Amino acid sequence: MKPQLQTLFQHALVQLQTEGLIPQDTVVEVQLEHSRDPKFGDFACNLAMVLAKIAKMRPRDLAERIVAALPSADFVSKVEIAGAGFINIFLVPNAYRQVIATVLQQGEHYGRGQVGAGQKVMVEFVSANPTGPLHVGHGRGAAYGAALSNLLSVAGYDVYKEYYVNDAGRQMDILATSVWLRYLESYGEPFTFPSNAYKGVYIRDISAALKQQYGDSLHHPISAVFADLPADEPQGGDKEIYIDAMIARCKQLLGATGYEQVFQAGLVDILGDIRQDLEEFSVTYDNWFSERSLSDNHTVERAIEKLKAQGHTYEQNGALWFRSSSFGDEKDRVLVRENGLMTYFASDIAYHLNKIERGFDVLINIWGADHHGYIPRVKAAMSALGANPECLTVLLVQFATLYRGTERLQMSTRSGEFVTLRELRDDVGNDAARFFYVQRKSEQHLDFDLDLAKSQSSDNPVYYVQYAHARIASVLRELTERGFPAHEFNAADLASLDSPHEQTLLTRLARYPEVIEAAARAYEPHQIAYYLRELAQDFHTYYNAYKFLIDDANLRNARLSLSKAVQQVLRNGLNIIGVSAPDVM
RNA sequence: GCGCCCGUAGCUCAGCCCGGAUAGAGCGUUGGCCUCCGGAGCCAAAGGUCACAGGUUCGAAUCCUGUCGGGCGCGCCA
Repeated sequence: MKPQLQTLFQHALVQLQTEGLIPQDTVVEVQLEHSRDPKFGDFACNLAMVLAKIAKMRPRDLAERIVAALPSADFVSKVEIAGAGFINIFLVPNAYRQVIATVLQQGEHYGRGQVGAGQKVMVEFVSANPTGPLHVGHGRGAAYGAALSNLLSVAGYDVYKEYYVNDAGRQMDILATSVWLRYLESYGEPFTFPSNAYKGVYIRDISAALKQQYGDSLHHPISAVFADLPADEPQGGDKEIYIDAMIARCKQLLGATGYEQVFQAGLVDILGDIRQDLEEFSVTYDNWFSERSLSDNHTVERAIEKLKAQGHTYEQNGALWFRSSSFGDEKDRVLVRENGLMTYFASDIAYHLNKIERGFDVLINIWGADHHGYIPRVKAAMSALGANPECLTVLLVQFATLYRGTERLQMSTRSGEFVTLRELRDDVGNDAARFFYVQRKSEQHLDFDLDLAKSQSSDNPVYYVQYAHARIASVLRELTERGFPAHEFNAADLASLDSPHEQTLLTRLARYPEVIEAAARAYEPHQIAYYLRELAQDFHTYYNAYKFLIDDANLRNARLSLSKAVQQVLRNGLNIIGVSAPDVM
């Protein structure tokens, strides 16, 4: 509807230009917006006010000329000039009624758009280190990433979802070492657990399974394990130096094979847990990409060689540096450390090289807000590798700050003190969690009060929206129960839908495709959540104002057609944000 | 110190990109509504110097500058 109206105004504009009222070279976009108040019609156009200065006319006078030049259209009933110079468009009642037929006919496809134009887009999200269970912060990234992927898919993008598994690096070594030390504890010799090791209870579970599988083959006496180690932090030493020494000891005593057994035990267990957690949360991926594979198949070396060949690197203090400052970063970054080990950044460059080579048009990375300082260097790497950094969009998700009442909870994977995503899901349910997470703009800080979420879970907006869906299902059930003939859609019946409530609903339904498009362009699934709430509210109001199961067959069928269309759009929208649309609650 | 995010009703937040008509929701508060298709609902009321100060504009919550508050980040960590 909006595009057709825009065309009308374009014609009027050309007409006025021909008449010489407006300079030929004037370029303006015709802006139409939905009127807030029905008394201002269905759409409002501010063209006259925008052009008043150029035309050297008073806005209202210009508005009259525009209206006079406006071609007639069968879907427009009235055009009014109001206020400072708004041109208000009133549509014929039938213009909106046809949306019912469109919705019922297109079903789950209603709202699908072409903004994406089939572009291949990769959405990489969560990608939490497999060193422990996902916590509520990861949950937000998961819910946002999944909803955004659905949204982009509906908007016409070819979406590919990926999880980058950090299965290499020091954090994983600390994990393996932590598992091994818990394993050694089971032999009864007392020792002090390193302050910097992972202390979560899940580590004990993994070590128990490790013992189950490998028996005593990984056992070494405590005296050998702790011989000649530097002091840990509580003893006046440095916890980082201490844990690194402990990792080295672990590798030395276990040998390559034994260490790999411990390492894999931790990785497989935790990654499996993460996958299951996400699956239960209806968050699925097309691919789980291993960081290790990048070094195994020499992508990291290749990326570095490529940068070297282009002269984008140099050596200093025994380390290899990337000249990222030449590409807009604030300083240069190390790729290979003095000790010969690759930095995480080197892997990340390789990963992005790999993404580029896989031929995506758009790369979207969803990161925690604490990584924002990392964006310039990755973009710098993209440029240095010859790719367009513009095709990479990093979306930052602010932290979810957890509260229990007024008490602010600290989250730390290392200390083992955190609220897991699984605990949250168990408390409030998947649907409420998904909805809660995406109803806030991602860059907005999210205060998540667990007590509130638990105690008032029935007041969560998600139930309000789902209830509207279930209510419609219930009415349709009741139709059969009471012996009414089955609902029939009949376009002619729709003329009886003339109440303000029905107008409101029809307008809302017609806007859905526009909401999808706007939300997709902005990468903002929360717009869908807000829309659904409004649609549900419109329906609840309607439901309370009229009865549907009435003897007048035409009116009954018309109201049920409208209700079914509402139900369909609710289902489509809920599907995007990953919330179920139940028939019974 | 520099960079990013944020500041809108008692609380939690939309609206800001792309400036327009009385600034909107939810929760909470107050008062109504089931002999009637599901009351997880509906109707109504109270509640706001859009952090502050300038600027641009016919018009600013929205754009620009500055100030003040809050969060996060500035490693040869990941």
